[in-house]
Amino acid sequence: MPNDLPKAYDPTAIEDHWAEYWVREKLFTQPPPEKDAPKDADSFVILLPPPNVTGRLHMGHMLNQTEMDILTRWQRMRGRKALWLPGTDHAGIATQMMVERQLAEEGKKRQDMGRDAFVKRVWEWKKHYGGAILDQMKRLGASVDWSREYFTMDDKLSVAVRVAFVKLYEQDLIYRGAYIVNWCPRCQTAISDLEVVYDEHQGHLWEIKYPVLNDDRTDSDEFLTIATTRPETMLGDVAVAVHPDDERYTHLHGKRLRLPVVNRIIPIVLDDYVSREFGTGAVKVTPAHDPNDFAIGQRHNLPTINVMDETAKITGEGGRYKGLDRYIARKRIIAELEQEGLLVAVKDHVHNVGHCDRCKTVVEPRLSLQWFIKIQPLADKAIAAVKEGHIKFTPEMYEKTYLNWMENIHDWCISRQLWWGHRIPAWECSKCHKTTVARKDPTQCSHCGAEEITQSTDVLDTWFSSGLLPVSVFGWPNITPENRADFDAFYPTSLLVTGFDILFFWVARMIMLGCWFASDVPTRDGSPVPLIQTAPPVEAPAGDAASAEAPVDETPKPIKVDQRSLAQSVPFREVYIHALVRDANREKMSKTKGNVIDPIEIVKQYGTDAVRFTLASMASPGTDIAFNTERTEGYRAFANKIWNAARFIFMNVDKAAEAGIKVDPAVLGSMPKVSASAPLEERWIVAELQSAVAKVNESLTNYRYDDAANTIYQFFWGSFCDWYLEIVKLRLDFSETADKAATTAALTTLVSVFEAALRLLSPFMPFLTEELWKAVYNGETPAKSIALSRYPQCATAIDKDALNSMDLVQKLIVEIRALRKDSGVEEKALTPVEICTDSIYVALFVQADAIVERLARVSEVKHVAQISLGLAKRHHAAFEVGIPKPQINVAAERERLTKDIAKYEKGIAAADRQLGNEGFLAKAPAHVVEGLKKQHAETTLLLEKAQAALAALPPEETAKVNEGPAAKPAAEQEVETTEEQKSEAVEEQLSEELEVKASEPSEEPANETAEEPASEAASEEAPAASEEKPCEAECEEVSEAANEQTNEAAEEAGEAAKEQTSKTAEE
RNA sequence: GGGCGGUUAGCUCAGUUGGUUAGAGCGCCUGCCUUACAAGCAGGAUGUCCGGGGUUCGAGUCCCUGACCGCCCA
Repeated sequence: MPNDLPKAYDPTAIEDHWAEYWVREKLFTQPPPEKDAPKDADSFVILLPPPNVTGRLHMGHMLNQTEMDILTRWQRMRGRKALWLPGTDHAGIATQMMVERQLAEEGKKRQDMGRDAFVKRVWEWKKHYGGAILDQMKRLGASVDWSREYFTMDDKLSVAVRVAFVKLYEQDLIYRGAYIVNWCPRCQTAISDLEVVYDEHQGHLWEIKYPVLNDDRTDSDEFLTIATTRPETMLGDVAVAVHPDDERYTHLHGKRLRLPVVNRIIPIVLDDYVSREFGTGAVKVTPAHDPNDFAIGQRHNLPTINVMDETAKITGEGGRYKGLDRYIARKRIIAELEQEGLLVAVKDHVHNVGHCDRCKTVVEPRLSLQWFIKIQPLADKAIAAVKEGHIKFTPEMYEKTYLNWMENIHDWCISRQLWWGHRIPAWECSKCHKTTVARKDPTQCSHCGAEEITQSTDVLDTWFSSGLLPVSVFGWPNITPENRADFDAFYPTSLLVTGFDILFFWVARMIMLGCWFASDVPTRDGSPVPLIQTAPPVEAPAGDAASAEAPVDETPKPIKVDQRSLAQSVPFREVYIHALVRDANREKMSKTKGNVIDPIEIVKQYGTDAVRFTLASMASPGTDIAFNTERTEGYRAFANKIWNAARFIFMNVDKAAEAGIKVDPAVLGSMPKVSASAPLEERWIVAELQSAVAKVNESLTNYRYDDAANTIYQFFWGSFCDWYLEIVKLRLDFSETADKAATTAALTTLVSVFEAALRLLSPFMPFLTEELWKAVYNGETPAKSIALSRYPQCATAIDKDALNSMDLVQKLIVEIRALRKDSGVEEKALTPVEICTDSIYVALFVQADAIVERLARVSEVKHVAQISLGLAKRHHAAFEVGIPKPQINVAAERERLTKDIAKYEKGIAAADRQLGNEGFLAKAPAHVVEGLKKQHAETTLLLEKAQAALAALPPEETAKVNEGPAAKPAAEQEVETTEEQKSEAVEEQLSEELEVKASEPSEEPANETAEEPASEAASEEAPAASEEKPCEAECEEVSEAANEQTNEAAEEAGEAAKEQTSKTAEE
């Protein structure tokens, strides 16, 4: 193993190399399955939400990809056939805009060059600039199968789009009609409801008087006042509506009005839709420019007058306003009304204004001829798929959101007036004016045979093609016996990981289209028989007409063996939805705010692994991530910690090699094993590893990336580095005289635990672990990558005894360290300690003497029946520990103890309350009652110890090691010692005899200078403390014996202690 | 207007089906360059679990209610 690793971990030095290696070696390529190979239940298939070809990687992508990569690497290492499919989306509007902008710089317009040339130009653009985001993905180490990369305009996927359109058309689920759609005047295309984003906007509500006409069509004296937020649309008014029950207007029923500006005569219509409370209770009706008005118009047979063109300029219908922009027209119309005295009021009004998702232009509802999908039948299936549990959402609440949307769904406008995209396969006949929709470009009208047909200029909504991806990437619609291996092996996919922002755009559409089209694909022989009893949709299209007119006596059709159930039709079995990545202040990242964090920049700064780990550790389902680079700094430090642990290990492996000691490589690659007689820390670290492994596997199953990451962090840093590495230093003795077998065993456990921990961490930090894993094997790895090794699994029982025993030892060490600190023992100095413990633990602590000495900087451990008087003491339920005190801050100690006592008393009171409650005893489960009793006993013991310790404290005035100047007032009792005094104190302490007899406390300066009453109190209380001593009578003997025990005996005693602790644990 | 979330330490967040004395990271305070790591080590302080009511032997957790914040849809 190389021990020439640099001292500090430098991610940039290794990451590019491995990222490139993974791609070059095609490590994550999933070969095409064998024809007729059985469906592999163990496959794990995941589709990358295709980023736009125009896209650049942002933090949202990185979160998304990190989550997918962690799961995919994890599943792959667990032995599942993992396939992660990458690709990009042609992104109709976005890409077209990008190229148009480029053209504009050259002073060109797409209209000048014509459709074909423009599309060609977009393809060229795509070739040059498209897919940059996938290169960024490669750099981040995403373990995708690059051999299967797709683009939504690839031939294969375009065929799917075309067939899907034709099928839906044939099933009467696609229609063309003139409806109000959201129109973007800038993009000059219709957009779907979802592509409109609403912004609250401070606008106005104009109140305008429309003159009421007499029967002879002359103006009467009366006016009807309407309220509107878009006065320019009045050019297209065809009526004014009032509520039929609105008494204010009853007398006007049947009257006509003169539309100002235009002077058109329009009726007053009665409609329930009108809200009497809003505005004046009278609304102008403009069917061509408002969806609600459109509905009113339909109900009352009103004409539609389109007053705006595709750029939102006024059309010829607007008379003298023709050619004006909508907002200029608005101003002039208001001015005209004002002049005529018809403007009643202008009120401030806050309302939601729709903007184009792409270009933020205010959307204009506009009547136009578009293609729609009759969505209800598809939605019904998609609802059933989720309700019947074939698709599981995480977090669960998104199921509600999904169903709520799906149950209130509107028909989907799928046509776009763009040039870049999948062209709608529909041809208009100029002779019979009928439409021909065909799989292959027709040469003549399918209705009248005329050759004068022209293809629709519209393209399809981008989401139509991406909604088909789960079926189309695996070959649909060409699922032939020879050509279906992919589909059989990989459909349905296992999981979809995505953001909530495209839940409706994409997830919902995939479910609808996936369920709809996959159910047509026969399952192969031998696959499960379908569960549902409905007829195949091909035979009975669930369109309104079909279902409404279905004969009542229809007997259930026999189920075809090859019919696919809904469970097998879904595009994915699970959906994991992550939240938003925000900045450190929880603000949404946006270019205008300038708070966008570029993942690539941040990766350069901290390394990919650290950024990934940051995202993973914060990815708690359902919570937005406030990305904070401080956190990333912490995880870079974590990577460095592991790096240095590796350096330490490699250094020792090299030393061992010189001494002829080697680790058998055969022990690597699986879960480390230790014998029951192995030293405590070996049994313990393996048990800790097992616990961590179990927890990580469980957490990842539940998408708890945060729990998984934190578990590994705690294990690696907290258990492995802070404790185990420090302890193992005791065993790495390569001298001539050392026990070679013991050293070998220690080294073997060290290396094998480290190697397993690397595998555990690998999905989270693939680069670092790859580098170190290769180093562990010194280049002779059993696989090309750690990503192809096996993920640790916890199959055997966890050694609870080791965990409990080590926990006690750790507590002891922590108490000693705290004592040292409180007593002012210098960091470097060694101190003797006395330990007094229950007999059952003596053997354990004796066994741990060396560990205690090293980790707590102890010169000598003395096991005693009771802590000598005058020592600074700490207590724990299982032990007491004391050290000679060179100085003690009595005030601080008193405060600490008083606080402890209050805490214990509170705990005891709470427990008493519970235990004294018959209801609790009767109803609470036994383990809770037992646990509480045990806790009560322990707390009581701790309380007694603390009270005794408090009573034994010398009075504050006298609590000085050395004779100082006059005692300070109690308030300033902070003990101050000069450096000189400190070192004196240490010397004194070191030269002190360890055995301090209880009867000889005279060395304590406290007693020498104590005031009388306090002194008495102290000397009276001290024996009291020993009366209620926690240690058993035989403790001293045991401890005496223990000190002389041979190793063998110690082991026996250790077994006894183990038994005891295990019982405790079981309880 | 309809729907869905959230409020826990200075900050960012965990806290499983109600069950023992509510946790982590960062930050903060104190002391250490103890040779794997100062991107480090050790010790320490910190909570009205948003307010009110209820259910229960027992509520951060369940129910009702109020306040505030956020998201989605119309």
